[in-house]
Amino acid sequence: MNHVDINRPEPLGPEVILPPTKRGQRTRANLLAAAESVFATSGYHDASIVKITEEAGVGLGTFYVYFPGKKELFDQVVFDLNRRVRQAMSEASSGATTRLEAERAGFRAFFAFTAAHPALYSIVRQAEFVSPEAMRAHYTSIVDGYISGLLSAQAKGEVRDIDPTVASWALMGAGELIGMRWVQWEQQAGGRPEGVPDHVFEALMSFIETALAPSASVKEESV
Amino acid sequence: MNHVDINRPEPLGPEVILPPTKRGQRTRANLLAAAESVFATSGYHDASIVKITEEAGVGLGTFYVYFPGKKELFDQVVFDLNRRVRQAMSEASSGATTRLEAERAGFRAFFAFTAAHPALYSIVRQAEFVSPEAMRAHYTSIVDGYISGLLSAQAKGEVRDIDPTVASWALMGAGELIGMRWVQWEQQAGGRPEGVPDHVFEALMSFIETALAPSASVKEESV
DNA sequence: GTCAAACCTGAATGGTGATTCATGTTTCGT
DNA sequence: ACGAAACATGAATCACCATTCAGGTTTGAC
Repeated sequence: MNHVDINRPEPLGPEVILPPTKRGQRTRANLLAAAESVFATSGYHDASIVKITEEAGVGLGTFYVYFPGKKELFDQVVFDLNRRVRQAMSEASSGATTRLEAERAGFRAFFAFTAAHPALYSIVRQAEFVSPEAMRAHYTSIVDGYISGLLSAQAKGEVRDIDPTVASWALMGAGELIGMRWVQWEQQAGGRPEGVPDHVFEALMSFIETALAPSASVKEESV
Repeated sequence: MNHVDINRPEPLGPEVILPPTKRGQRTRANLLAAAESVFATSGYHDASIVKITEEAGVGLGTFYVYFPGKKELFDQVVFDLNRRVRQAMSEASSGATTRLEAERAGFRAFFAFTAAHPALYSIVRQAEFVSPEAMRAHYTSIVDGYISGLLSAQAKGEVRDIDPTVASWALMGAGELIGMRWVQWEQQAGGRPEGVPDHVFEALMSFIETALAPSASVKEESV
């Protein structure tokens, strides 16, 4: 969620050969964007290749020029979303100087991304059966960034002595369900907020801060 | 997860008319059990009615004697799992006298249930598209129990002043991902533990305890 | 023992959708 | 301007499945 510090090589779909011509690249990108949208609204199984190609504005057969099959397309979509959400969090927290700042910025970026790309939740959850490898890679890559952030924060004495791996999974879980409840569900109910309500965000930050702070109360030293 | 204090009426599939005869009840129960297993291992879409009836040891047509269709069966399975996991947590934490005890017992029960019923995770996640109502009802009913537990703990001064709703969703999320990572994933990798490893459990408890404790350090007063 | 209600059954129906392929069109280096 | 590589296409193929139904079997109240 924050403490982002992406380093290791990309965890997924490496051998993507982009089409040689501009036209081909555009078509491929259109298919990918259409797939993200259709997978998110219809679900993997109701997302027929016909729907996707229609949304992309290309013929049915064209799909198979760019992807071996539906499953590979799905993997690619998960991979793309994963890369983008990590980049968003990483960018947001890169300017921060303290752990608290980084934490806030990272989570804000995560919720904003969630709001802008409702596909993230629905698609990752479906991956359980469609592509378990993709699902694990998604969660693992995010947690890895978090862990390394926590480690360096601990080295600086900004975080108390707690297993960083467990803490990272716990925090990611917290962010995930909060996002589901206040971003995804609210959106589906009609609204289109840019993130979670302020009081929820602040409560979550207070929760995290208290859980991680070294020992004496460091609460509320900012904002 | 804990602080369980279930009160309100059941949130889901209410009007279940049980078959009048013993034989019918047994058949229905067999179908339900088979469905849980097949949904969990194959996923909703690959879980054909044929597979389910075969696993249940009944003829294909028999299915439609007991359920209007596949979707209704799925709802029923979610409802059952939800009732059982809440009951397990509620029972486990009912004997506790302090919030900390209740917390530990509740989470332990949750992880144990997760270990014994891998279906819980996979089925609930699929509900996103198969039956969003069922999914929401599942999460909401668990969180509601948690919230009321937190509220009464706050009244007794055992929990600091934090929004109980936000805290509940955060904690449920933490438990969910920890369970996914250390129970579900480990199981799929071969092992069949009865819950999360001790050090993970303790780290999570320490995390939660610190996040919720009133103010002065209450850490590690037990165990 | 009788009979209606409750149960059970699996072949047939109807629909859907991923993937293939033979054929036409566009792009681009030379 | 030319030709080969890229790209585009949608009808046809093939497989899978939810659901229906018409007819048989079992149960249990009397």
